[in-house]
Amino acid sequence: MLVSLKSSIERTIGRKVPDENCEIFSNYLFEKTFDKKDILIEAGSVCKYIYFIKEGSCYAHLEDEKGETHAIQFGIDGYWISDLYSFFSGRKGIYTIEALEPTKVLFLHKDNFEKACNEMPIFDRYFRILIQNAFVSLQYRLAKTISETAENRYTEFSTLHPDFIQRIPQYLIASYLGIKPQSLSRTRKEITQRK
Amino acid sequence: MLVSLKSSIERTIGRKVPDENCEIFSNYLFEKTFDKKDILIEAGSVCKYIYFIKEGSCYAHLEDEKGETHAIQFGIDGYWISDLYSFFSGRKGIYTIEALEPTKVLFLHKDNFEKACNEMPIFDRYFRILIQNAFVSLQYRLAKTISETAENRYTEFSTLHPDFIQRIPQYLIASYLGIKPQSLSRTRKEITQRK
DNA sequence: CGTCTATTTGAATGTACTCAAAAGCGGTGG
DNA sequence: CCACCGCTTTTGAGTACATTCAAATAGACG
Repeated sequence: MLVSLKSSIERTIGRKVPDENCEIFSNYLFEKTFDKKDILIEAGSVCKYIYFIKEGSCYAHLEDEKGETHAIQFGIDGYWISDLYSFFSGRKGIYTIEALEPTKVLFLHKDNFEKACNEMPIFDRYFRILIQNAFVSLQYRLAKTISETAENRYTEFSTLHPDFIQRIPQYLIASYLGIKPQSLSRTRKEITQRK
Repeated sequence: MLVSLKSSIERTIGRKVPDENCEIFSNYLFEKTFDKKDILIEAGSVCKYIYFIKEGSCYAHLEDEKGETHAIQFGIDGYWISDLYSFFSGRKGIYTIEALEPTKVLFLHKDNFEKACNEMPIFDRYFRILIQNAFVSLQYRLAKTISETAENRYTEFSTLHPDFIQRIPQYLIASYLGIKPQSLSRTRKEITQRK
């Protein structure tokens, strides 16, 4: 199994994964390569896969009535990304996921996801904890979004995710923070001028 | 077992719960009564319980550096509420949960939560789906928070949760939406004047 | 009825937005 | 290798929306 995936599992569940489980799980995963700007998941279609990013990066975004898009989540190598609303509910998705760089993923079909969870409790536990963690950090992010200024949100984001700052264009970070690129530019100027 | 809890489980997992599972799970739950304004969970302490609200309502909030509080989540009878960050991580909590009305809850200790999940796959599944759903709606709420105006967020909130509008003071709804009570008052005036 | 809390209203301020344009940067083809 | 093109970031000026501070009104509860 892919080293980064194995270490994600072991880090998450806090112990080693038996080789036979790795073996079986590996057989459920298939590889796919995307170019920059390719669409992994399209809003409006049912999302049947979750993607583990092996190399590269991508982001989930949402289009509003005015036709503006809003970045909801970023994913880089070592992370899973998907439209979990659609994946879990089986309804049409609302998020589009797009590659930011040339990206290699391992994708897991919903059927195999369920098989893995039913056959091997270790994967049940893995995905459960992953989503628990995702919930907790999302709640924290929402709390900050409603309580902090854009400047503080940017500062926190850049200390929490310095790697994202390097690889993700600024206008998408602005979108993720809920502000316009022009505003983020001004905010950044403010910050550097104060130093 | 409490009817509203049993129906929550059956609605969530999509099938009946065997009586013996109900029996065991019921033994893990204990009842507690709170008055209005009582604190169920205090920020700064480790949260060892999740609470199923039998009667009444409560809300989770967060205090920022300026000493202002922000409503993060509401819970009414039939819903679970907790500081999941603290509950899952075992670290000190950041949210305070307070009763909005005289409230009766069933509380489940973390040890019993884990026992239930380990002994009975049906509860594993129940809590897993609960948190999946919570994640999905939280992500949607965040998407709306960064992409919509305060007015649209209020309108959507009031159509999505008409019951909350009835029972929860307006200044807390404002806080939940990320605006000040004065602003929500003006926004509401705007809306009614347009009709 | 009186007190406490919540909601509404007013006026001035501030923060982020819009529209618009210039500057910067990266990749491509001549 | 450099000129050009497209895309991102920055800057400017005016505007819109939410905030602050302050006070008045309305409601809830003993």
